[in-house]
Amino acid sequence: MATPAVVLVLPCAPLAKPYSYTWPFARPAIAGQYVQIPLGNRIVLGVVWDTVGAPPAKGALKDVLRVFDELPPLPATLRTFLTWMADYTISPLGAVLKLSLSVPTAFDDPPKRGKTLSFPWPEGRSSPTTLSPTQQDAATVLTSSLGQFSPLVLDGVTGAGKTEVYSEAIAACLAQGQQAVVLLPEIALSAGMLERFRQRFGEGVTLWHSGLTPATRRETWKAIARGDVPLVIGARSALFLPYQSLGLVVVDEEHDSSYKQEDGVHYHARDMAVVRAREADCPVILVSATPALETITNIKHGRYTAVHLPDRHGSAVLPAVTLVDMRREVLPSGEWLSPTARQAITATLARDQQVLLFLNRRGYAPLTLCRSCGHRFECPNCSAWLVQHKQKKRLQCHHCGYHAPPPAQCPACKGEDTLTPCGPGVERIAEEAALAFPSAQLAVLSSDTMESPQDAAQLIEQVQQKQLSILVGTQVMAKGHHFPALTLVVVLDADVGLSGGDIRAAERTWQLLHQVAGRSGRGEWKGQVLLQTYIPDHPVMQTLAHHDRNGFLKTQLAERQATGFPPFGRLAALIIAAPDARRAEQTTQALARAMPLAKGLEVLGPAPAPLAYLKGQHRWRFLLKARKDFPIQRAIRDWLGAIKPESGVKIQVDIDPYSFL
DNA sequence: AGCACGCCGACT
DNA sequence: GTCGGCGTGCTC
Repeated sequence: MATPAVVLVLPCAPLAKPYSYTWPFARPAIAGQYVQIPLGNRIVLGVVWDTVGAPPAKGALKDVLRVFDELPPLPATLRTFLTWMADYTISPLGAVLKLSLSVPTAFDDPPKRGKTLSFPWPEGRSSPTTLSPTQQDAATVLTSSLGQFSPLVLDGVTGAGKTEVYSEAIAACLAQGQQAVVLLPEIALSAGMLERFRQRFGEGVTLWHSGLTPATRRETWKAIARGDVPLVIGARSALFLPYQSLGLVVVDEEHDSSYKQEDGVHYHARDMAVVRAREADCPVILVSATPALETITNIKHGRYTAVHLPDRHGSAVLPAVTLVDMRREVLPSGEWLSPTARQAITATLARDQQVLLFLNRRGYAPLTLCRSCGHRFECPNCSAWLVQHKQKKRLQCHHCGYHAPPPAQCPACKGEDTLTPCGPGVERIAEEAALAFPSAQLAVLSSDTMESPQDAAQLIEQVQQKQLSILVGTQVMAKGHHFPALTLVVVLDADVGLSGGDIRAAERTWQLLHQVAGRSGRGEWKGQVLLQTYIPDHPVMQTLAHHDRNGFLKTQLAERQATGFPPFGRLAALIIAAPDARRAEQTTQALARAMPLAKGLEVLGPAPAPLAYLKGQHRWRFLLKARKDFPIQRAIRDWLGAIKPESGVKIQVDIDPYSFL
């Protein structure tokens, strides 16, 4: 009588490693099989990580309870990817597995009734639009890379037809019977993008994001795992789906910082996408008009292959970018539209064309204070000001969700009617524009007015139907949309974002302003962009005005190289957070005493984190800056192993931090 | 992440 | 004398 086999199962719980279980079934275990196992005193989902396990040092083995055989096993290429990622991000392997098994009800039985989703594979693969010769050349490079790992960068200005070009590669991938995934930043606003893919590839195109209903989510997940879904358009979480036969990964707007996941497992979806593709042995296409410095450097070093699309497609040409020197403009306090901008708006409206006033600040005013005693309204849970929202009639924290109605009297001096808004938000700009251009139809487009995809779609529709002439928008307006009649973009405060010690501030500002500038003049008329700035001589402003991307990249790369920051060095952050200020500080001090000393590594801090109090947590931060070849993960693991955090203190590790908050 | 175990404050 | 608060630690 043979003894029952012992297998290693990774539970879907934040555990560092798989556990051993006995395999009580006659048929042998297969790596990747989904199983049900007892863990503690509950029953959880797990994945067979290895068909050969070993008894633990103490305690008895438990039996695997059930095998879910109706789906093919979690592919080996995904398992190796998850293992790599746990190691890279210093996260428990089981927590990373959870990203893939994001559908807790997938294996519930009896299987719920409801519509069965069907995802037809598209037939034929001809392009609905005719590609230009340069587009065709680019498409050929992408298409001929299918079948093995190759990191490609599709680099082309806004309007050059990048989507059409990479769609050719998707079509070829699907024609070979393999699945493709397209990652987009902020999927909720990408209904238009989905429509374009549906037109070409039919009903086999599926959205994947956090807003799906549980039933749709479950059925979609299962269909993907079976290999039945040809094309997934999704947010960064779509990278972890258990594609049965992944043949292509596309990361659109690869420079976008919303690809950086900042809670739970910290990761950058663009970088993870490259590794995912490497493990799946398929191409990954990074798409952008303004590739990240990291990406540019990877091209320079031959790690990535660039595919250029130099022209704007059709008649559209690049907009003229003019710097408005705000030091020379005369405007009364409480107003932000310069006389130069007002003139341009008047002229544009007279031509029956549309205007975008861009300000990356939600609400009415970023700060409210008492005019008699100077009291500032601050969030009780964060070291941040409360933002005044007139539409919603409240003061709101943009970090934790706290909000309160504006009080009738100042809580400090009890003065009546003394609250004064300070500084502009989009609502306030809309107010100013409505006064200045009373006959214009005007709307605010921000995450507050576009909360649901339906709201967003409705507003976008109104813009396209030309029912609106002045749009006042935050960065949600910078992305993707195609408004042929929009010919003037005014950036109210082009300098915002350049202050603060963020090493990527200039890069992000350049990318954002370039992207928002690209909203202008996408139709038959030439576009115009006005950048209101107090620092017109700044390299960011100068290179934007001259469409000099290479000049900008040169200044930035030189600066990063001189300082040893990424992409020329590695960065990691340790955030120490606790509700109790004293305990947070004590743990920080313990870490400081155990600080690693090594050649090629520099530890900066500890210092209070940029938001020293956030969501009720007192926060400290260390920054680790290392040479490119330095094993930063090992140093951090050793460091954390050397101390014991005070009770209630959490230490978060962020490899390759982006936001410095 | 759950969930139980454990050690200190107000109750019938 | 118990009920229950949630800090701490484990899960093959």
